[in-house]
Amino acid sequence: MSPEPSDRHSQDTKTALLDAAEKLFAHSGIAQSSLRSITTGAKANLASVNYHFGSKEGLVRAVFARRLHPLNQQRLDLLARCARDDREIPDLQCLLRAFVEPAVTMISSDDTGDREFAKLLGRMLFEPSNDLRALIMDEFREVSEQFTAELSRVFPAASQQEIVWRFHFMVGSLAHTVAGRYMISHRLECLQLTEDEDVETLINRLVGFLQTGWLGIEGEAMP
Amino acid sequence: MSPEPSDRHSQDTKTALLDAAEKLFAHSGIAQSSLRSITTGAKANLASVNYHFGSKEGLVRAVFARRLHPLNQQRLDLLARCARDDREIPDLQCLLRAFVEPAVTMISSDDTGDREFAKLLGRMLFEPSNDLRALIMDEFREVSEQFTAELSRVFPAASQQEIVWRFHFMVGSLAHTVAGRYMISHRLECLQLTEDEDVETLINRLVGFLQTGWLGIEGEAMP
DNA sequence: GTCTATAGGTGGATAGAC
DNA sequence: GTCTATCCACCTATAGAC
Repeated sequence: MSPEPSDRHSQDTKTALLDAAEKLFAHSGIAQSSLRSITTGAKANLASVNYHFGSKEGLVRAVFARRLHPLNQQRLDLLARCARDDREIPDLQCLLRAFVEPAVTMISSDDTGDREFAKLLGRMLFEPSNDLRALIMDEFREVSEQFTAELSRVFPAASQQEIVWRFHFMVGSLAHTVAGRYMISHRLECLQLTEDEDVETLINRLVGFLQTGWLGIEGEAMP
Repeated sequence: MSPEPSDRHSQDTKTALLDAAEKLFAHSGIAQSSLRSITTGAKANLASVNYHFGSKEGLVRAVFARRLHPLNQQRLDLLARCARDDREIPDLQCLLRAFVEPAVTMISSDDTGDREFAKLLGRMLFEPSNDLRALIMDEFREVSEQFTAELSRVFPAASQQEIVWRFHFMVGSLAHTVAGRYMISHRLECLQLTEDEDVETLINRLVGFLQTGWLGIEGEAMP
């Protein structure tokens, strides 16, 4: 476990605060998580958040920035590997996997923090705070631009609007899959099914759904 | 406009409170909307919420119950019209439209309340409150069961898991489309595109995407 | 049913000792 | 850097006059 507060370094406290906040945000929401509950969870004192992050909002920003940057970088790395060079058009399935896999993998990661953050991934799309939204958009911009650009190359006949909207639909499916699991659990309960699936199966299901969804783009959307 | 508080009936105040709460919830989130701001917006006194709804949570429940019931009823009505009788298997496109259309239509409804509530539709899937989640699930259960049952008839070779997961993906796409519009707006801005589309086009785009997505279900998900 | 006043509690932030 | 004590703004809920 983490060292006792008395013999902890600055970095330890900062990380403990981030971890505790992340967990509470995932479980109860941001607004409902008080600095008191966060500092108690981190075994730090009440003033530590303001010392290390300036304010509660600063802490919120730090919580999201910490995980979003690696997540989106991973997506870009995987996308880059879908084509041997810049001239080659990437494979659709490889592209969709590059977008989806890093996020879905988080829900059963070895890292507790990743698992907690996964629950936040869906909710963050609907957060009302302008400040937080701006940060999320900043972190997401590069991914959004590179993936839509590559999708345009895969489907040269499709309009920009069509590409962007389908990308939007895809983001929604992914978010609900990663963070809205309680809903599917409910349904599976009703259907008397056990949830014995692994992440790989889930990724395959989602990529399969999205892939055929995208393949309908070239012809008329509605027959 | 609504009548002045002094010459208003009980029902008027109740409705004014629901409208004001709905608008504030959509704009700032539930936790961030205080009873003070709600009652001020409704031109009612601070105590009125507790008088009419018992508590803030009672008001929250009422806000969601008011719109969710008609929305889901509309979905069921449209689904019922997709097949001439119980023996006939419904048309896939008709079924998907029945699920999607009532929600998407809300975003440009003539009723201001519908438009405000549409912004809440996505966020509600990730609300941490157990009480609210239970209400949402209760209202959604019938829709969820009937649509997945019909989808099983459309795709008899598909497993229950596959049906329920794809239904889950679909809910995510719809939620993000209806409530997460700020994100697509951002992208459209970046692409220098104007958002001059009407709702009908949007519904067609979404149904087109979902329809081809579902059509991939019979064969192997991954080739 | 409406409204004012207020109780009773919790929130984020900070001053200042160590 | 850490921690305690405290400020004060704001919250929900309620009591009681009208």
